[in-house]
Amino acid sequence: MNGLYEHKDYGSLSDKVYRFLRNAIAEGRYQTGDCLVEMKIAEELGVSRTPVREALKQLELEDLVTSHPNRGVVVKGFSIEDLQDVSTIRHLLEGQAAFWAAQRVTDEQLKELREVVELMEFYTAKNDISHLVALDTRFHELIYEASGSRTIRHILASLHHNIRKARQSSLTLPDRAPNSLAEHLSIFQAIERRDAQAAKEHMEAHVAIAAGNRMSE
Amino acid sequence: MNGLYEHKDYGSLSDKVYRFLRNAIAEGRYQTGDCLVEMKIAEELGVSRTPVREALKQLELEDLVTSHPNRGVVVKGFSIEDLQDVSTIRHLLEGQAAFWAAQRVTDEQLKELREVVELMEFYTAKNDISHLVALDTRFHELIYEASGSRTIRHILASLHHNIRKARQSSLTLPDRAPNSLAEHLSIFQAIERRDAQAAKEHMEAHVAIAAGNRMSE
DNA sequence: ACACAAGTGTTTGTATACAAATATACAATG
DNA sequence: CATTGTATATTTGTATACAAACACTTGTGT
Repeated sequence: MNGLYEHKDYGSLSDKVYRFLRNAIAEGRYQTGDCLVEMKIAEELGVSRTPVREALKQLELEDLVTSHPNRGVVVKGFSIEDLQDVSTIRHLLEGQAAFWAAQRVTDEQLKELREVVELMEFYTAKNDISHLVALDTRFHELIYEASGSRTIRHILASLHHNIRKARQSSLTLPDRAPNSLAEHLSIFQAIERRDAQAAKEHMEAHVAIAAGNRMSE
Repeated sequence: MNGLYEHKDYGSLSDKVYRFLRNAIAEGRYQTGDCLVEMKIAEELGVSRTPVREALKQLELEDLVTSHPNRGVVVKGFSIEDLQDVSTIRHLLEGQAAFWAAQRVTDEQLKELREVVELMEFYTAKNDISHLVALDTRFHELIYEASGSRTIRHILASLHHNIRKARQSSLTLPDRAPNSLAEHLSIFQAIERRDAQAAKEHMEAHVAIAAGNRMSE
């Protein structure tokens, strides 16, 4: 079901530590500036330092922590400005992804997209937000994939967690869901008729609405 | 001198292994599909598996290799399409970076930019390509920094190696250097007078010219 | 009292040892 | 002959041990 983002086996200890730390930072349990000591985390989770180091490395490459050589890693966290910047970057990249998707989508991918949109209609009628969030994610992932660009997939995947948060808070706004559905439908139809420019514009509008817009154009 | 991209202490073994592997992939010594075995690399470089694992992790997060859990990592490499996609993405992101830089640049950063441009004039007159490549990199780094967006800095840093390659091959084209200098000057002047829209447009033109353009607009 | 150096403790960086998972070769069985 | 099960070898995942780097305290000399 969830084709993308299963970076690796979710049973591995490294990944458990990684997810633990990511959540802890997201929930504010570790604050900006806090020093993350490998040994303490290892003891807290009952594992050795090795998987902790791997998790920290991953967090570093995702820019959630900074590593000072021989001196440990400190939490970076995200400011409001950072989150706004991310939504602007999403605007740019998701628009381009939709553009490429319209040019490069396969019939198989088109079929999958259609199914997702139909499911969205179903759950919107039932006002089932949690299913809609999952479908929303799936919809966008399919477009990344259809874009055929490894790089854009990779970048958007690394922004995934921020994006997911934005999606959730957006869809829970009153009456947002029906409009969101209409926007998804427009994007899908533009891709279906291979209209790259329209796909891009609909996607940009969709992303801009979903996040409090603050663009350069 | 090189403020950005010094991810960590360049004396650490992890980083030596990382740079070795990155070069080996770039130079085609490891081909797409090749299986990278930790022990072999460790022996080849005379280190233990630990720094090799860290290096592989970094390569994985930079999307140069894929890791199959319990089965090792294989080289991904880059296709022509990938490289073209990267230049399109650069177009989008560097334009946005210049836009933000014009809005947020500090006097100190402006001074540094001016110095770089002046040095560029000097070395362009002497037709010293290698110094120009370094200054080109520095110029763009300063703009990423001035953009004040951690995320855009982070993404462009992860594309850094691809970008560097593009820059080098671009500047070695005959008579490219003087034009490149004029473009840099335009970008700098737009930022200096805090004209965000102009900065963005000049930067987009610059990136588009430097790479064989193939944009959506 | 203050500056500075040696020593101590903590923490990271690296090496190595061991366990778990997977691939491979080969034999047994239908 | 194909298939399946098992033993073996290779390789990754994890734990632990040790070395190097750094922060901090303490003691000494001026």
